[in-house]
Amino acid sequence: MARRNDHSKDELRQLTLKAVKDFLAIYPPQDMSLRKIAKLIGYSPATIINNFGSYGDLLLAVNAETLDELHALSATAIRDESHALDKSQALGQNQAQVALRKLARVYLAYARKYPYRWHLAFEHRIAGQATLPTWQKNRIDRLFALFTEQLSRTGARKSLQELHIASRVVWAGVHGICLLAAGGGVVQENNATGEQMLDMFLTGFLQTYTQTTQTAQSTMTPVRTTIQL
Amino acid sequence: MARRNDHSKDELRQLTLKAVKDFLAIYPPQDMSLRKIAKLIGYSPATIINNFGSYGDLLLAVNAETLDELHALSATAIRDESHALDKSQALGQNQAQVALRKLARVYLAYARKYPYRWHLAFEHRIAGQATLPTWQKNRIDRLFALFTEQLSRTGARKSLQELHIASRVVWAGVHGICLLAAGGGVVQENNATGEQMLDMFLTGFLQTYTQTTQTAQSTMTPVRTTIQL
DNA sequence: GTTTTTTTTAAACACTGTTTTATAGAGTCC
DNA sequence: GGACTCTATAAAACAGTGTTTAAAAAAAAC
Repeated sequence: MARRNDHSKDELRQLTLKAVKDFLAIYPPQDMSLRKIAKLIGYSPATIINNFGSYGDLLLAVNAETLDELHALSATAIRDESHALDKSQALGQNQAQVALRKLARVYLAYARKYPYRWHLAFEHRIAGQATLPTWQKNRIDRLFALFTEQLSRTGARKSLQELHIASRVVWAGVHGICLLAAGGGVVQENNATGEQMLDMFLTGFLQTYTQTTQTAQSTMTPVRTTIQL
Repeated sequence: MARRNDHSKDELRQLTLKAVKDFLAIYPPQDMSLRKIAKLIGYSPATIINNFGSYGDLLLAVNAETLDELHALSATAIRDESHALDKSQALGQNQAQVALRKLARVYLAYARKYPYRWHLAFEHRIAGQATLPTWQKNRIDRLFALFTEQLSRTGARKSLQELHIASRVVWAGVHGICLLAAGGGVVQENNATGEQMLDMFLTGFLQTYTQTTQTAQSTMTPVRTTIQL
């Protein structure tokens, strides 16, 4: 009923976010609820809504932290390769490829360690929100940028458009493989490890990517462009 | 209160499934509810539960139809390539590669045409069900098998294990790209089309896959096997 | 010390999926 | 045809959900 002054507005935010993260370390998102989190932190549901706007916004805030964590871990992991002076071009290529492999491994490790939070962050249509806010979209773009950056350092001569597409392809492959490897869902792979799948994917993709020139892309086997269902 | 005999048990099942599919053609899964579907078909919520077991089981039944549809469309699309007599090995290789490209296109077309149902079918942790039933797992495996089959027809000399891994990698890549291209979620790509991404992915992967021999896989750039977060 | 403002929550609201309970009708037997 | 059994159906109750409203208590301002 009355103000308690137990925690400041920001302390309460951190307290709530921590409760959500702790919950998701044990239980899946669908077992979580606003009222349970409220009970965990000793405040009423309405207080959380006052601070975050809605339950969906709370999840969005947790996802932001997840994406930040993933970005920080990724950036740290490739810092050595990324900032090293590559005196020969051949060395630079290898550094970029090693960096891409490390990026993929970080993703896999994160998806395995925090499966519920990882999945929640990339899950579609969390709340009734039509479009996700800009600050969240920026965080996604920042993750893509890590791939774009390393791909541009492979030395492959590509147009900006091809580089853009390539970064999406690599991300999509890594993400799909993590879905299979992290498990807990509809699709789950048991006979192949995530490492094996990532290695085969990156080896295959990068070999062609670094060998094929820009124009050679259009000489591939033609296929009907539209499929009628 | 009383039995109506308007529909037989099976008619009611079909009626319910159709209502769900019609609903998901317009509205996302999170806007759907047992009570809304019940109102749509003119029966009470309890009747649906009596017929399907639970709301989660109803979604599972819809997903089964989705996976069946996707499998049927895929099988039809590659039937020509798959059953054609390949007199020369080179021709057979091309047929298999064309078939894999068609498979990918069917996935993309389906994900675009029925985004909500497609996403629901591959979404993780639909209900509180710990493990998904065998008949559903078989449907997933049947989809993977389409990829495995075509990959084995490329003529690449690979071990069974490598073939297995490769099919998962291709599926994961296609799935991840469809997530980006079909949109409506957290990650969404606007500057690259799904076709462009699929082409680059398959061209890259298949070129290496059909060229690299079994043992050459182990000569790739070594990378630390475990990542400490 | 009074007034204003802010923080907090209890209670109400409109939902959700599920269970229970009662009943109306269809099928079965004589 | 009438009595009985059985089964399909739904209304109502239940426990839960996120959100809104209204009230109150404490802090801050004057």
